Amino acid sequence: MSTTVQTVSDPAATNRDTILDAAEVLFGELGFAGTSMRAIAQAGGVAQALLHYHFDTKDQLFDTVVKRRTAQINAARLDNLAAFDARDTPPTLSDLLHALFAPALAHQGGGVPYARILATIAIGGAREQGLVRDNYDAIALRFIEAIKTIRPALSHADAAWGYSLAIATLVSAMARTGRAERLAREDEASDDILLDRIVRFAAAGIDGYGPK
Amino acid sequence: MSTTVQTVSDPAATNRDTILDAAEVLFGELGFAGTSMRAIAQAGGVAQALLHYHFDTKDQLFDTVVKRRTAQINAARLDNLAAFDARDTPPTLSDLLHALFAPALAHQGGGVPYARILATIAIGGAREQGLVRDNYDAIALRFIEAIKTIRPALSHADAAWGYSLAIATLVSAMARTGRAERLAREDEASDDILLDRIVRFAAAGIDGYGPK
DNA sequence: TCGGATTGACTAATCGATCAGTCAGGATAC
DNA sequence: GTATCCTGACTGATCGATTAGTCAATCCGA
Repeated sequence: MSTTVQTVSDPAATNRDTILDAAEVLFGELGFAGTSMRAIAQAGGVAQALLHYHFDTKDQLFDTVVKRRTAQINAARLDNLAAFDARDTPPTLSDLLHALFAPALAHQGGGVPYARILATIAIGGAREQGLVRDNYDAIALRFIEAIKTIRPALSHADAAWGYSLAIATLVSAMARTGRAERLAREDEASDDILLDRIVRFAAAGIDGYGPK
Repeated sequence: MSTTVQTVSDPAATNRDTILDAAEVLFGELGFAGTSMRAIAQAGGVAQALLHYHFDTKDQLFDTVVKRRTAQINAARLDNLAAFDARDTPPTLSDLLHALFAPALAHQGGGVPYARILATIAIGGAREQGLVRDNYDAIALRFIEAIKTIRPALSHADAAWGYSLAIATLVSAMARTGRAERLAREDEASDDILLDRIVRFAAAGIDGYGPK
């Protein structure tokens, strides 16, 4: 069996899921072009041809990896919005940003491996922007409308820019490069501390666009 | 000559510079792993072997591309800080962020091609974090100290996190994906408008960490 | 026995890197 | 003055390795 490395996966997982898990880790670490189909197959403990059987091309495998996590994250975000509607008191801006950020930072959102994939497509070229538009624009507009409801003084453009820059801080946090901690001379931040940091920064940043 | 595409470069430029220019464009568009030495050579109109003659390996070529722009950007930032010291009135937080952001967004800072390189290394893995540390940590600490001077109520950690998240908004803006404009239903923002957007957001975000 | 799942072996193309060798021009020797 | 040597810049050809993708054969549960 030589030096084959297998990713940990629950015993009931199908080979298809195993491949997706392995691909997610490698794409996150090495990027799309830097990851070979052979390496994914080896990490998943299956033949390379099986990747093409299940996903046809490398592009489609990558898209499937993204869509799997996207579905989880956006579903959780919509749940959070629905929970706000069910309450009698409207959410604060911080509440709203928490609802936006937390599902992406949570471990069921794919954790660090997927985080770096998301970060790369968020700043990518034309191909990646297509993925962003298809997977995230709809939910973005939902949150932008919610921002406008909470801060009626903001124009649509102000709310949209505020949202976009808030996402920028989220992407930076998700990548978990450790640079902020290094500069702050702190130990690596926990999920909760990280979440609190970016919620406070982004909420104040959005309020920088107009009166509360 | 077939379909060789040459990048525009001033006539006095050496082949070495021509290669760096071509590499910067392609690395920015396709990433490190996605860019081949052959493609760079073809874009620069030189033999592939010349790339290895001047830069030895692909890794060293990439490092040289980064360091060239880094030197320009950080020099301009230090100039801006020195200009503040020469004035009789201390800079505002917005002034400081302007001094930090403007050199990176300006066209002599490498423009969009280098911007995307910077964005990818900013969220990259271990190898890329080494580049960030070597090229940007020193100047980061200078600006963090300046933030603490302007906002004495902030702790070092608060200032460092504020700086890191401010850089996150800069990186997002530099990548120029057009998503913020798409969500805002606006035309593509000019450099000045973009700069104003991120300065206001980041300044307010930093003030979210403590009283003014 | 049937059909989806899976495999090893394979191909053409492309990868980064290396090679021996060409060429122009400045220094050196006589 | 001129023949010789040396060096930095540069090239075409090619290396072995790796790439994504293909295909016929095989496995195995229903």
